[in-house]
Amino acid sequence: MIETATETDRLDRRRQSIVESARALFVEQGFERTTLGHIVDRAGGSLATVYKLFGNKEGLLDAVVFDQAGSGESLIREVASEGAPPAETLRRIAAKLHQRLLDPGEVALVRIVIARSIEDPTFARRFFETTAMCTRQALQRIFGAWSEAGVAMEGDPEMLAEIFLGLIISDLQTEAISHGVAGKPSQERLALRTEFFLKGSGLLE
Amino acid sequence: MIETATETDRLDRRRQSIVESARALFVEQGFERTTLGHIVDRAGGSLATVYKLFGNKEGLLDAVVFDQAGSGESLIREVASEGAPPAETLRRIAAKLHQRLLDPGEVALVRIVIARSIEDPTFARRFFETTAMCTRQALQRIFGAWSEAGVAMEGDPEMLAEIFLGLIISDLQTEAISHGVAGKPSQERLALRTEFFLKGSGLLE
DNA sequence: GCGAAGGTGTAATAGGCATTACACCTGTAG
DNA sequence: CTACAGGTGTAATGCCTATTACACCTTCGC
Repeated sequence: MIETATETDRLDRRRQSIVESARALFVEQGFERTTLGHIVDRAGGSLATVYKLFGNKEGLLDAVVFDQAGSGESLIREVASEGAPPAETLRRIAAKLHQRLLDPGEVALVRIVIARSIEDPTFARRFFETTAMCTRQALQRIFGAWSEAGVAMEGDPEMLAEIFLGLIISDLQTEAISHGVAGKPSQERLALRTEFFLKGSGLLE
Repeated sequence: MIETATETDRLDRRRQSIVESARALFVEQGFERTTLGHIVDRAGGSLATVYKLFGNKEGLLDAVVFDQAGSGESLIREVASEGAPPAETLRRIAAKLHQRLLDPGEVALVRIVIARSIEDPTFARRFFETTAMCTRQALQRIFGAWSEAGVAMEGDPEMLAEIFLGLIISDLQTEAISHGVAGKPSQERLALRTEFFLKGSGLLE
């Protein structure tokens, strides 16, 4: 049978719906405690559909994580292409990256990946490579480009990228484990830290 | 019956043995996939003993995590009491704290806590309060003391403590999720970052 | 030795869940 | 209209594991 457009659509919507329900439940209860039954109850459709679309529970987790996960690479590219001076560019990147990574959904996703990583390290490595590693390399390229363009800065691009990303990642880690106890990682405190970085790297105009 | 010393010892050793086996297995396979049966097989003793000592599986997790978890507070106190100048003191603290937090056992523990935190946020908050929060406060006190003693520094103690700890925490987060892919977080790279911090904070002698 | 108190090992209990098997329904082509 | 092909819902299947119940044994005071 040749698939018609409407059928493809329906399957697509089913897929979407299942992934969304699964994500919500994984985020609430974790992977192991979430049963396929509950996911199906919430999403509509049926178990058979889940197995047809994702193979098994792990396949569904894969879809949940990698449908959403994105690196900050494009975000960095966009801001960089605005052509602002280095200091301002970095301020914008910090703010946007922070906002994206500290989004509750994103934090929850990171928790799930770390949890899963205990029994399946490969899974977490894959996640890391498609997110943090890409982001860091994009940052490193920016520092490198500035350096070659004659912008004065203290420290090599690799270290600067590491420190700069660390300013944001440390908030993510704190939030992942403290569930809000540490106080909201606010934009103002991030801004303070960003200025600290700018001064230290000699990039402050 | 009045407990004799040898009996207390035996129970203590049993407890120790069970906690150690549980930790090893939790670290390898995660909390949910580890069965009490396997723990007992490995530790010796029996299920009944586990239930007597820990109540249930969660109680055992609690013992595993909080027996080991310690804040960096005492470490910081010790180094501070050596009376070295601020820059040198911070170098020593960074090195020792990094070594402790990046120890594979400690990283694995953090993974377990984060995993568990999905269904029991309170648990993770408790962990956070007895570890990271204490450490940060200890750092903050040091910066505050220096500041009051007339040492010149740029930025308030709270922010400095946040950034300084972030230098180390970001490595922990990276290691927790990347399982080594990011390359060994080496002492040399930490040293570079520490110098960056010292320059930026104006604490370099 | 001896009796008891409590630790120890083993064998149920009981429920849960991923996965599979199967029957039904719906929409389509001829 | 009819037969069918594949999606869909439901009811097993089969295994696993936290927890409990119970019988045995070790140890210690006397």
